[in-house]
Amino acid sequence: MRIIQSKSVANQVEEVLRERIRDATYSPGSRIPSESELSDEFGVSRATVRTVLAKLAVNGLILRRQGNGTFVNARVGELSAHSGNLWDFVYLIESNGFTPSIKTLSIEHRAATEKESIALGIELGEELLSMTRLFYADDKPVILASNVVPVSFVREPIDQIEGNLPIREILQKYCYEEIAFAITDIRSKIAGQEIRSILGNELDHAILELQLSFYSKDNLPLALGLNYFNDAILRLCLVQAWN
Amino acid sequence: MRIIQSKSVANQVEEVLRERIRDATYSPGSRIPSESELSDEFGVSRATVRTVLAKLAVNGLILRRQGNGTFVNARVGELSAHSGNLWDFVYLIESNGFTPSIKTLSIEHRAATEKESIALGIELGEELLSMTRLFYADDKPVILASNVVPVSFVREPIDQIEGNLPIREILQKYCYEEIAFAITDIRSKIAGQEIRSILGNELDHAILELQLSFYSKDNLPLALGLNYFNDAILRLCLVQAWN
DNA sequence: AAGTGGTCTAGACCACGAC
DNA sequence: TCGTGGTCTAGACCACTTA
Repeated sequence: MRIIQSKSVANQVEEVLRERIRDATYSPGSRIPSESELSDEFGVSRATVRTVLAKLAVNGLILRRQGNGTFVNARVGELSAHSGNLWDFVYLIESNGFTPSIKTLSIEHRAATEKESIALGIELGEELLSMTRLFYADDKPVILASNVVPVSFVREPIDQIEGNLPIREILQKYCYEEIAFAITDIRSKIAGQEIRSILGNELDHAILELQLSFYSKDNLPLALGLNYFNDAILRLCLVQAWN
Repeated sequence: MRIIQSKSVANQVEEVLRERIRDATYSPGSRIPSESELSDEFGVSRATVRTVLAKLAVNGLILRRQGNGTFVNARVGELSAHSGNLWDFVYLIESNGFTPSIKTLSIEHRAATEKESIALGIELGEELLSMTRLFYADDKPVILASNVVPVSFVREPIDQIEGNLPIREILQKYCYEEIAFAITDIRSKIAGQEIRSILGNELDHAILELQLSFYSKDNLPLALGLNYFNDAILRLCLVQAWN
C-alpha cells in the first residue's frame, strides 16, 4: 500500500489560495491580502506564506509588485498549462474549455524495440507493458497517448490496472516508483494514415509529437511516452513567469 | 539608464553552484556537499542555501533525496531548456551542441494587422516596430524569429537598436518595460514556400510554430513573437522536475 | 545513532511604491 | 511616511536513509 502523507501546512495554504483564485474570491486583476494578513489568517509564519506565493507566481497565477502588493493575473483563464502539470492531459483539455474523456485502446505486453531498450536501459526485446489511450475533448479525439513500462518493474497484478490513471500514478500504485523528473521532446509531425484515422485529422494538417522519458531520483529510466496531439482543436499553451 | 542592481547573496551562491555543475567540479550523478556544509562555506544561512537548491531542483539540475543527500542530475547534459530560459534561442542552440549566430533580416515599421491590434490592445493599423531575425546553428538556419512592439512604446531612438538583443532586453533598453510573464502557443505547421526557402526545409517536413505574447506586471501586452523552428535539426526539449 | 533533507517559526532589515 | 514585498538569519523539530 502507498502511504498517504498528511499534507504540509504550506500545501494546505496553497490549496486554499488556488481555490480562491479559481472561484474568483480573489478576482482576476485584483489585489489579494498582504503576506502578513495571510499569515495572520492561516496562523502560519510569513515565510510559509511566501513559499506558497512564490510557487503561485512561478505558475503565473499571481503577479507580485514590491512596494505595492500581490495581484491575481488578469489572464488567469488563459493559462492552460505550466511546467509541472504540463502533461496532465485531463487538466489541459478542461482548461481549453472542453469536457475530457478517456478511452483505453489497448493494454498489452510486447517486446521492446531497439530505441526503447536503449532509452529504458534494458535488454533488446525485453517485455514491456504498453498502454494506448485516446483522450477526447467533447467527444472529439485530440490526443493519442501511449506509454510503456518494463514488465520487470510491475509489482502488482497487472490485470487490475485501470486505464484511466495517469502514468505517474500507475508507476506509484503498481511499481512503487516515484517520477522525479521528465524530459520531453516536442516535435512537429505529419500524421501517417493510421494516426490520422484515429485522430480524424484533415489531410494536410501537421500534428505535435511529444516524446517523454520519465526518470526516478536515481536517474533510472522508468517509462516512456509517445503522444500525438491535435493542435487544431487543442491549444498547447505554456506560461513562463519571472520573479 | 538602467539600474544595475548588485546581486543578492542567493544569486551569487546560485551562480557558483551552476558553475561548479557546468565545469563538473560537481560531476554528473555525484553527491554535492550538504546544506550545512554549503552554508558554512559561503557564510550564509541554511535557508538561503535551500532557496538556491530549490531553484536548481526545479530546473532539473539536481535531485534531492531526503535522508541521503543532494545529487547532480546524471543527465544534466541533455537538459537543453527549462521553464524560464525556454525561448532563449542562443542558449538553446548552444545546448544542442551547435555554435549559434544571428542574422538580422529586417527592422522596419509597419501597420498592425487585425490580429496584432487585438492581441496588443491597440488600434487597428497602429504603427509597429517589426524585427525579423534568423538564428543559425553551425551555419544552418534553424529558427526564423519575428517580434513586434508598438512604436508608441519605444522611448529611445530606434536607429540605435541592435539586432542581436533578445526581445526581453530590447524592451528594457528602449521601452523601459519589464516582461513579467509570457504565454506561448506551440503549434505544428507545414511550412509555406517562403519559410521553407529561408529555413531550407525538405518539402515534406513539418515545423514548429511558436506564438508568444509578452506581458508586463500590469497585464499590459508589450510585444508579440512569431517563431518558426526547424525541429529536424534542433531539439525542443523541456524538463519538468518534481520536489 | 548519526547525518541528511523537509518543514516551520519569529524576527530583522532593506527596497520600492503610493500617499 | 507607511505598508508592501524582497532578503536573510538562527534555530527548532521532523522524516527519512544509511550504517
